[in-house]
Amino acid sequence: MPESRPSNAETRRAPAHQQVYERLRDLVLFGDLAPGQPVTIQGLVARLGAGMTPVREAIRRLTSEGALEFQGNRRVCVPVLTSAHLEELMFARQAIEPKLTRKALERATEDDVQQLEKIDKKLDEAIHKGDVGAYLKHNFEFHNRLYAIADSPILTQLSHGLWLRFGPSLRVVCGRMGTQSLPDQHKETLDAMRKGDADRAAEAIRKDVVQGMVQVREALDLAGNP
Amino acid sequence: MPESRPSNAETRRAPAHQQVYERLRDLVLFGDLAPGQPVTIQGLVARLGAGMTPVREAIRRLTSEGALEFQGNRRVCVPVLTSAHLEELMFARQAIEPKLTRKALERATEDDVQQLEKIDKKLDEAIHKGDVGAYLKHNFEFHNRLYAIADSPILTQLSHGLWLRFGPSLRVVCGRMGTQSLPDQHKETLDAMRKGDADRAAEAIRKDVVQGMVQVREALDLAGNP
DNA sequence: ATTTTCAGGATATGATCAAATTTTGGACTG
DNA sequence: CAGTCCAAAATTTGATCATATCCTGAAAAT
Repeated sequence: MPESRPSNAETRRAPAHQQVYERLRDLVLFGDLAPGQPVTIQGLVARLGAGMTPVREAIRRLTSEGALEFQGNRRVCVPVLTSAHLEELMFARQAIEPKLTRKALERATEDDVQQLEKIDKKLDEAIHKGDVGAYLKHNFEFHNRLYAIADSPILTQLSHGLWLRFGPSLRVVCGRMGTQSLPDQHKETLDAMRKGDADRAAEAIRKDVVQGMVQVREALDLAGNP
Repeated sequence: MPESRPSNAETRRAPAHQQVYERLRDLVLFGDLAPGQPVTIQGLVARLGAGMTPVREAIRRLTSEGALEFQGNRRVCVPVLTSAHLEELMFARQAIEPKLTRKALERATEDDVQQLEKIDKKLDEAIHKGDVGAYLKHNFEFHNRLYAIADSPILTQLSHGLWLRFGPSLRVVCGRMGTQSLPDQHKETLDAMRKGDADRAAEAIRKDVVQGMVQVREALDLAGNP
């Protein structure tokens, strides 16, 4: 056991089940676990150096968020996206994200917009360098920042759940196609936000969402899913 | 071959954490737990006669579905709806449920529609008798049946999450106002489904959703929420 | 092909420890 | 003297772990 010491020093901020949840969530969100890959409790206990109870709880949470999937028997795995699922995700994201963008636009301060621009800049760098991991992180960060500005907890939670469902596949797509061909309506969104044009901002985000999901769909079709 | 033979007649039961989850979910969904009410692990262990681990896992699941809420310190309670939350719910339901209705209409068989009518009939009886509990159950059952016909797991799961968030408040509203004044666009929906008019069915369900949510909003406003 | 065996892994329990809430008992103030 | 407030003990509740039991799937044996 390297450094898992419960009752000492500074370790008493977040409970273990919360930390495990966050780590496992990021593992799924950024595609460190591939679609179809089995997820075992004991595997995670070993991988994350945590106890069994916190791991179980994290798995339950992520399962009910759609990030993981029960397999009838008592096994759990990362779900494989079918094109039917992808259609549902695309519809839901098109409904929710433009709304969040409108709300964000209503509430955004100058500082908020600057932070978004900063994130978008890091995203451009990641694309330029071909760094898939950084691309995925900053792309999510951009949208997530927008949600935070919108201050709409329920819609934000819904959106997070949707991200968790296509995160693993997005990673697969990027690994296959590189970062060059990835679209990005972020600058259009930011420009519209600065000018207070809610319709244009919402439409830009909608396009961003659709383009991303279409990329995933095409890549999945190539891989031979029905 | 369809019926595999269990070695023991009693052995085919669902795991404890699943049973606890379902019971606790229904407790929230049908308002047996009031908004704001604290939910303790040990209280549920006593109330449901289950072990600590299954209860814990059920609480985690329901928390990530929005049915329960962390209270900063490690307590959990049934969330109290604010009108901001209600607006988000109303938006999300208006986006999702009409879509599910359209999908259901595409796939519904004659038998499906008859089952919906049967449920709606039981709902009418519950209204007539003023049986709030039965009203809540059958109203949910109607919508849930529609989701099942639509065969869209992701949108269905999103919708279930939304129901869990306003279930407790809906109970409060019904308890306060009785069942007489409750609106119901179900017959309009069914008629449109029979005639294959997707637009009309979707719009009817949208109205049904809005009317229900508006009832909740008005009742909450009366109770003095911002 | 059917049954048996077996190992890996999931489920569930209760004990134990830690944190937060409540209670209690006084000391201080008006 | 009564009331208020604060601190510390007591109690309740949550978090974690180690362990025992039970399933499942697959290999081995008949």
